[in-house]
Amino acid sequence: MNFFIDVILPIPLQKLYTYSITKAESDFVSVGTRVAVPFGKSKIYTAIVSKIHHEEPKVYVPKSIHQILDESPVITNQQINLWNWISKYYMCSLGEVMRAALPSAFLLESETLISKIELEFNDLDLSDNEFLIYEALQFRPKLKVAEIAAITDRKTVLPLIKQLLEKGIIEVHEEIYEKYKPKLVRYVHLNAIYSNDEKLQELIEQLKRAKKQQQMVLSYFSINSGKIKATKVSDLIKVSGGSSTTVKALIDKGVFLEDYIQEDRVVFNDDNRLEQKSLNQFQNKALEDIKSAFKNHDVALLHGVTSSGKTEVYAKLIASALSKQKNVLYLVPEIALTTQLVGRLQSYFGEKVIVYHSRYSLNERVEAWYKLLNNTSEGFIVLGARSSVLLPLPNLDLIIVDEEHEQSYKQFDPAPRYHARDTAIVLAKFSNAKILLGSATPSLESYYNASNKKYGIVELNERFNNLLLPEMELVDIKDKLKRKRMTGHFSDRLIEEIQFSLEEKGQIILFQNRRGFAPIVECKTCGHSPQCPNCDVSLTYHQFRSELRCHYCSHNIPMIKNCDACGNTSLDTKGFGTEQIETEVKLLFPNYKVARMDLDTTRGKHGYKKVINAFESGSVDILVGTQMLTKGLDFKNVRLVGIMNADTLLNFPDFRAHERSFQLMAQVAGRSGRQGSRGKVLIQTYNPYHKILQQVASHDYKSMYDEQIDQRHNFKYPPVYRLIRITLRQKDYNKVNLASDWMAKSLRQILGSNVLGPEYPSIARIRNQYNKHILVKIPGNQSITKTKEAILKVKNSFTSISEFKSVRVVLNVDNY
DNA sequence: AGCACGCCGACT
DNA sequence: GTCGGCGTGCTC
Repeated sequence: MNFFIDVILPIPLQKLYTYSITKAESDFVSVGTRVAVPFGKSKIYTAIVSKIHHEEPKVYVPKSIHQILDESPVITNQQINLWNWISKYYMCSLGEVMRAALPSAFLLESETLISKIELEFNDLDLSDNEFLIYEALQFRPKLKVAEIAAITDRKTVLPLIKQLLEKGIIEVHEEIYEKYKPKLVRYVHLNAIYSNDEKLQELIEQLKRAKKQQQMVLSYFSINSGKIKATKVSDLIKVSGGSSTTVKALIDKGVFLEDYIQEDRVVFNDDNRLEQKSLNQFQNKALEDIKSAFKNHDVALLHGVTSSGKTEVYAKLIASALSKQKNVLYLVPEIALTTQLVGRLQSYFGEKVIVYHSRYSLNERVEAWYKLLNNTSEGFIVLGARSSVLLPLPNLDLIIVDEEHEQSYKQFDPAPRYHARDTAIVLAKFSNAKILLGSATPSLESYYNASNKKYGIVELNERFNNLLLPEMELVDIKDKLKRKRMTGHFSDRLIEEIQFSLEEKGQIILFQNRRGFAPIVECKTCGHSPQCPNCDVSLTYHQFRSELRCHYCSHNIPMIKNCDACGNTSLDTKGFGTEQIETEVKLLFPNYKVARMDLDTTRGKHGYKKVINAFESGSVDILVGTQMLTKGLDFKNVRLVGIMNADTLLNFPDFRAHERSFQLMAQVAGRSGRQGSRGKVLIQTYNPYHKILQQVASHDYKSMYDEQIDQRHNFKYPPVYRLIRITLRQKDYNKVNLASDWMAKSLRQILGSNVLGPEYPSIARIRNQYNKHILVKIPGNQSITKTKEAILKVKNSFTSISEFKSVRVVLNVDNY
């Protein structure tokens, strides 16, 4: 009988591919193991086995696999189920999900290597480029394709290689690299013949003329308190004061025996375990409410005001899951910003905490993966951002989605465009686990589901330690401008409050949302501002490198001295970002330490930590920052929060702008306040009577919710309606128009008036590609699956029109 | 996603 | 003529 496997390849292909395997191989593969398979003319890819069967394909002869990469599956069945769900729901290929899910060290790819064949031939038969390659091979036996391109200074080298291959001068083969390398640490242990005291004395006597070596043997015993144990070479060197030569000498003499032991890169030091804090009466009530909500619902929403101590409630739930030896998944919006949380959880749960990071190295991620895959008997708590829902999580008991309203849970750019919160809900269902969504400012969709009794809901309205909600003040900057009471972007009220807080030794946070409002250079004479040549945006000014930069394509030029259009030197920067606020504060308060926290200042693995630590330790008085500040940070001594300009948030062109503004402002406001004194929040705005600002100022989530939900009903937006956004992209302006009109028309024939557009997005051209959006709204009573099927059908007939073949179609389900 | 193949314009 | 630029189609 013949054996075949269907595999998932990590590339956007619409279906599975079938390979043949031998009987012997069939004993080793199972669903979820990785296999290396040849694909196309020369590539070898890592694929995941998704089905093993005997049905021989009729229309083609399947290739055989290259090799089996795992002894046992690295993907659980449950993961494959979840991948299938993601691929169906978010309308993307399984390969795209696979790519997002697997640590890249799992995805090995082949590289073509060229080597020469030894034989006599006439040099004259070679062209110049061919001779160059031949010559290079005299010195180096193996060359990569890219190296050949460099040697010959040509872009396309494959035809050249083909010619040489035909002439029989070279041969090629594919090399696969295993990217994951276990960390091996060098250990030594004492040869067992010295285990009796007599022999040992003899040895030490023997070594009396080699003082370093003698000392090392003695140190070996002091480290291991007299026992023979594997000991780290690095420790031995440190304690004995010897060197690696000493170790080598001892190994050569047969005194020490060498071992390499695999070690986890991420090691937790178990020294400062803390007892969990006990809960106050409100937290206890919330905990009980959550437990009873879980009796009737799989999903519960914890709506707890900022600083109400939600984390401590989570910790109790986690502890109870761990006591059952089950796993917990704890999702956070941005892991790099939650060092505080990591620390707290580790102090409670020690080495049971697994942190999964996009900033972790490839190897660290593989280690976390294996740890979860292999340990089914003890419970772990996995703390991670979006992509950690894709980890192997056997025996899952509980999922916590912290700050569930955060938009960073939704992946936008490469497919799969999944929402981690929603995916987690499905994962919980697949695993029979419970899931708790937590937020001080829940997303409308979650609160809506809770109001409709789809989710259980638990309210926690008291701040911890009876901390009062901060006092809110709206400052009318239109009025201040008129009365000339503004200094730069600072109103007199804000300056007063900053001054006051500084005198009281309190810290200050200044919030400026830079999104869509970066500093733009404008000529005062003619009004011209430099544009990006590839995108429809103005270039933004970056003071720290004195250059103009495009945020979409990274195009950059040095800062100009004269206006491009009129040559005048009267250039001015318009709009303001964190950088400018920082400069202004420094001028206003020269005697205080100011720091800035945004994408520019927090690059690198420990970028955030530095800024956060500096602020926490009190060495920074004023922190200027963007949205990053709102994400789960917990500072003890913030007295004042200033929101520099609320209007840029409110006027953002998006149906969720108001909801988001409320969430953002309520969250930053929540950073203010410390034990014993009430915090203060100052919001500068041109429009202090705006409903949202009033609701923020009165901490009134409920009325914001009611009003926004009303609008969503009226304007047919989520959560009342569902959305799917279709983006068409092409470099030819006319073609995009034609194509999008065709598509919108076809969609309307099936879905009627719930198809909106096509419309240009606010930035129509990015990287020289024109974009157009079509929005499909799905009413509550319409089948989502059927709608998606219809869209796919239209998309298929679209792609079969030769004129439209080159138009890229991007589907984004729940594009909010 | 790669990569080949084929067609076309721009140069030594 | 050759090189490099795309557009198109295929990969078990």
